[in-house]
Amino acid sequence: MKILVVEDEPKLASFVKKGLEEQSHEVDVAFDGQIGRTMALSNNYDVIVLDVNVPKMNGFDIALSLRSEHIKTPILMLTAMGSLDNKVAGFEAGADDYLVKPFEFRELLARLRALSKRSIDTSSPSSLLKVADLELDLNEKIARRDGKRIELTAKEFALLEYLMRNRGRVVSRVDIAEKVWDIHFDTGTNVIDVYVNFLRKKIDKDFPVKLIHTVIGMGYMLKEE
Amino acid sequence: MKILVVEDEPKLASFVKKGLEEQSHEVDVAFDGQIGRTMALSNNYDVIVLDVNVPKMNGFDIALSLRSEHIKTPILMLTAMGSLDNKVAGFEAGADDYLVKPFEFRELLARLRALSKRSIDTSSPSSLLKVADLELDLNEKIARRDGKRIELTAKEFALLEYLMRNRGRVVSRVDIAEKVWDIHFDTGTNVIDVYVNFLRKKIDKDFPVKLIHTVIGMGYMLKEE
DNA sequence: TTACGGTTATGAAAATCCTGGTAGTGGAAG
DNA sequence: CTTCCACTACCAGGATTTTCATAACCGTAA
Repeated sequence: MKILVVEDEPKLASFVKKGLEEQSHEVDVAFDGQIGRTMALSNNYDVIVLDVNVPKMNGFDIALSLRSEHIKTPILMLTAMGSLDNKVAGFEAGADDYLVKPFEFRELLARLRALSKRSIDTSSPSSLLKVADLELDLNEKIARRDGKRIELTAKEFALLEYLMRNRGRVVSRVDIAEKVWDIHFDTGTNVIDVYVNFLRKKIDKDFPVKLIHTVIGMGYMLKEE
Repeated sequence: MKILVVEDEPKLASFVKKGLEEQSHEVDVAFDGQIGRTMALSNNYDVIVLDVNVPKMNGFDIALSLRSEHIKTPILMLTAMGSLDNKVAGFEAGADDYLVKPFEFRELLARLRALSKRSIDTSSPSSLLKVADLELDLNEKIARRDGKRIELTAKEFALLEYLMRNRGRVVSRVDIAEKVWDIHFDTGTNVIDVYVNFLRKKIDKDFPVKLIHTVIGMGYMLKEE
């Protein structure tokens, strides 16, 4: 697999690169954060190894930047011993795993393998989601159906994105509450039903084929009939 | 989210359970490996926290067993300090992450959140349960028999899921009452028989082979005759 | 073979829940 | 100040769940 390593310590970077190449992986190395970020945006890596402390842009900001650009590549962050606050901050910035320096190469390898096994849907360009004749443009933050432009509010967009990323799968209100609204317990709100109604008005009402389906007692699903 | 913790140290298990429930997660605990494995097979967890050393079946064997049954639930393994061989063995058995004891609860929480964010591969077999020519699609929340689509209500679906996950095993009404209806004492209701009847009408009536079997005085079992 | 007690199956109705849709409100942004 | 977004509250209709009564079935004893 294709791995980006963002690490400014030359000896460590070299050691990791060499070890991974010996396992037949293709490795790019960036020695500062800005170059690392640019490389991550411009290339299709299977996984990114990202030190927290690199010059010019730290690991958290890189992770945040990548995630805000909808780059879903798994990120394994490296940090020095004892930085729990760093770890938590890293996870919150979008990292998927953490490894504390110094580490054994075998553990790094095992974790990278575990990360890459959890496959990300890379079948669509990261900037466009499609279901039937509906498209969600992640760059312009709009939808299009049958070529027609549809303006969405931020919450409408987030909900539609979630439904489209889970196309063909019933997602419960609890799922939606957690992932779109960051609500983790039953607040008794009907806001999800309200917003599904808003989306229906914008993307289903004027079209013959309804894409948003209710599964009574379970949730909603987006699919072509 | 729904979390299974397989951990035999009562104090640690209690500490983790309490902490996660305070974050509005739903937590089940198993104190030995065999119970843990059975619970993992019979329920739909979002993530599993699995100690390496538990009685009756160790963490590696449990992970191997779940993965061989196509259970893709993310697994975070717990191990004692310094066991690199254990970590590598755990990743090879199918674990997705590792945490070394002792650990800070905040790190556990952050790692669990990172794991569950990695969306489930919906094309995986674990989204489909099969018994003979009956299929239960966990994504679309429908059944299919001999290719024919069968719509189920939420309760019907939950009951069928429970029966299918326990295929070949007689499950008592008490089991079903607890797991599907969350009833923990004898209410004198026959609603379970009513619903078994509903399922029979939908999935057995029009087909030559009856899959739902009554074991008089004991309960019900789903199996090919 | 028949009768009986216990268990399960089943139909209908009542009770409850769920959802679609809309109106109104508060707060933030322009 | 106005507009828009996000959310709450509510109602009606439909769907689901549960209850209840009764029929049917099963196993065992006489």
